[in-house]
Amino acid sequence: MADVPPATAPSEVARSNLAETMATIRDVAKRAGVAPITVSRVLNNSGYVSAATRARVEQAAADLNFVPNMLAHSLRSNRTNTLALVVTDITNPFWTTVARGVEDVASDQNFNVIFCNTDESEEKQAQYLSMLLRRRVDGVLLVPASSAGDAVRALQAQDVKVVVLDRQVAGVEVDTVRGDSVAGARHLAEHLLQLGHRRIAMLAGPESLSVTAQRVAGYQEALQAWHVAVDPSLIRYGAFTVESGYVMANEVLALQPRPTALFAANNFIAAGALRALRAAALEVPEDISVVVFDELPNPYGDEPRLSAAIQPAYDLGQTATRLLLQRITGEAPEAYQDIVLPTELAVRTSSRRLAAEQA
Amino acid sequence: MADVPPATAPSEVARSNLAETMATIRDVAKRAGVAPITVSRVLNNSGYVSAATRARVEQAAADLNFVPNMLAHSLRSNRTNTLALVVTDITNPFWTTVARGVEDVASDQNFNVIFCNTDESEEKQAQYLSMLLRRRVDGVLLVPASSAGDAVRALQAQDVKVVVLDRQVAGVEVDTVRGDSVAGARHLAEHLLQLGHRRIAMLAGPESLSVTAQRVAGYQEALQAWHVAVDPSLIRYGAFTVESGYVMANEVLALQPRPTALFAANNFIAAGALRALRAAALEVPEDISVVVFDELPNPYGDEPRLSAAIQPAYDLGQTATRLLLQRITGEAPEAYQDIVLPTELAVRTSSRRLAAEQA
DNA sequence: CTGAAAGCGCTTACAG
DNA sequence: CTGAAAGCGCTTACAG
Repeated sequence: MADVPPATAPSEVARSNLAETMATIRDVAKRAGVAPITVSRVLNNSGYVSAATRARVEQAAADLNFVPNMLAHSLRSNRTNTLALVVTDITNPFWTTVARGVEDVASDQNFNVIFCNTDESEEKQAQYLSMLLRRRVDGVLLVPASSAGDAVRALQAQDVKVVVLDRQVAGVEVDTVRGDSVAGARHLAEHLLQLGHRRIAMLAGPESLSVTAQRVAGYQEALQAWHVAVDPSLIRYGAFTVESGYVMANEVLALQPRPTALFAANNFIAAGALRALRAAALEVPEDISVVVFDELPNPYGDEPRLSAAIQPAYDLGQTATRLLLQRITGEAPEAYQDIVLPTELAVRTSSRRLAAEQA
Repeated sequence: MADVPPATAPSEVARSNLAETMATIRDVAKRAGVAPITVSRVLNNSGYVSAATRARVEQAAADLNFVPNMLAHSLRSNRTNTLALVVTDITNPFWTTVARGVEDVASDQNFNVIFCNTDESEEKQAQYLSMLLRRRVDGVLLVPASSAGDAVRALQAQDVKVVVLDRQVAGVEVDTVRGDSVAGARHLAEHLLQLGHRRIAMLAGPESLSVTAQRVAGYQEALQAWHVAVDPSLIRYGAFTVESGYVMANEVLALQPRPTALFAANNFIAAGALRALRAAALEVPEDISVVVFDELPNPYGDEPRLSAAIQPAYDLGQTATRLLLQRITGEAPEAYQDIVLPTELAVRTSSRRLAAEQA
């Protein structure tokens, strides 16, 4: 160890600020008096290395301020330690929470996460996926913009592991992690029925999505169980956006007789519906009730709070990522999984409602 | 074109599902009857290529379902087209909105974004940055966990471009994009002073951060302009978390005389403070006023809404990313920038407050 | 406008 | 336990 050649001190290296000076595995090998492959073994903890050699290599790497080049590693080893999270809009707090669950599990296993917003556009989705293929990401967590399986198949064809989040796609074998939309919707509708509502408008999402179909199905199941006829004019399809919620709410408010309750199929739809109700000077819950699938966080604790079917967003992100990582490392069960997480019915009675009930 | 050798049809390639079958630039070159470098030129739109050659190469690439390997590209060209966004917690809607601004600008320029949550931990931050160096990301948007410049310097030393978001760091030349904390805080405090408040408690963030110092400074400036003595016991330092807001609020509520208004230095602190007020059965704004720097979205439009100093989060993300991309491509002005975006004072008078004032 | 050669910085696959 | 050789799939730097 005494005959190690003199080298630039680490601080000088750091100060030099030139990409050309960046040490490579070969420089480390030279300084430690070993072959590059030995350095590789030390850094990756792969294969046998004697303790003495390991120490010498680690010292040399530290001396040279060595930063391994992961691109070269990935190119050779066919592993990028990179995942992608493709959601509709990270700005929706539901997806934000999912994203946090994903990132926590991924970074714990030395994976990084690229995030992408499709805004429910198949074109944007296709562009992102093509980019991700070029990057050779190891896996993709996909909230598909359509229920067509092409996107999933395109990834699988290039040996990219996929877990579909939240929604189901048709005609492809693939792992899926999602909330229980049917039961969640049924519970919400039952809650309204128990409160005495019989004209419940369903403000649904895009008709083509599995979650939409399932939430509508849960709503219909509840009505049928209570022997309430399903009125098709009370079911509206649109988008999972504030604007669409506003439009759909106005449509059903124009019906005669007016519905006594609104079922918003997601949080943004609920926000739009509430805006429409304010514009119509209708009070919640005195004039009309509102329930929501998912929720918008109400961090200031203000009223009125809507009863909601809450999906475990953080858990969903974590569970999906664990499964994806298992697929990548080959530790997952052979059969594709369809993991359905239960929703929680949060019944909220505002003080205004309490006051109204006491009157 | 008639003498092009027969090749596997694209659908067969897609079906084969084996990484080994993935076409390379060499396969495309062979099929198009050109050299690999020519394929490279076509795909990257670099250098001269005749229209006929270009067409042949594009046809061959399509036939083979060719997906360029970006790892190889990056290894050779020293460009990864990858940015990283290092924030404290993507779950805070302020950072979520920033993130969306970042991603929109980045994807528009064919960059992808890796996101990282430090939870204000310097250790986590160091781990992420070391990972990002190994990945050779082109640039990092950093919300520094401390005001020490080491992290920034470590990145710059490896030729990674950096834009510091929201906060300032000491002792390093670096681009910064942030909201105007001093003016924003001054406006909020002035608003309270105009309403007649004289005992205004400041629930501040971590004492070591520039934003904390600046928001406290703005608060003090306003008091001095109104000739109100600054009472140090009314200024509390903590963390930008709900828990800390709760603790700090309880501390100042125990003071005699009690403050008549609370200034929350960020949205999560406000949420915690409101929780403390509810626990103490204090009504906002009848019993005590609350203002907040940044805000938590109030998507359902519920009351009471807090007056807030709102930073343009989406714009901040976009502006920082544009600057970062300019640095990477060498289009940015030579001098480091310190871009300060104005905050907007949103004065909110709840109907309850209106009623209280009319009474 | 096009190409042959070399190399980016690692790891794989052998060999001893 | 360690290493020499080859190669991952591109682009750089020349050359013509």
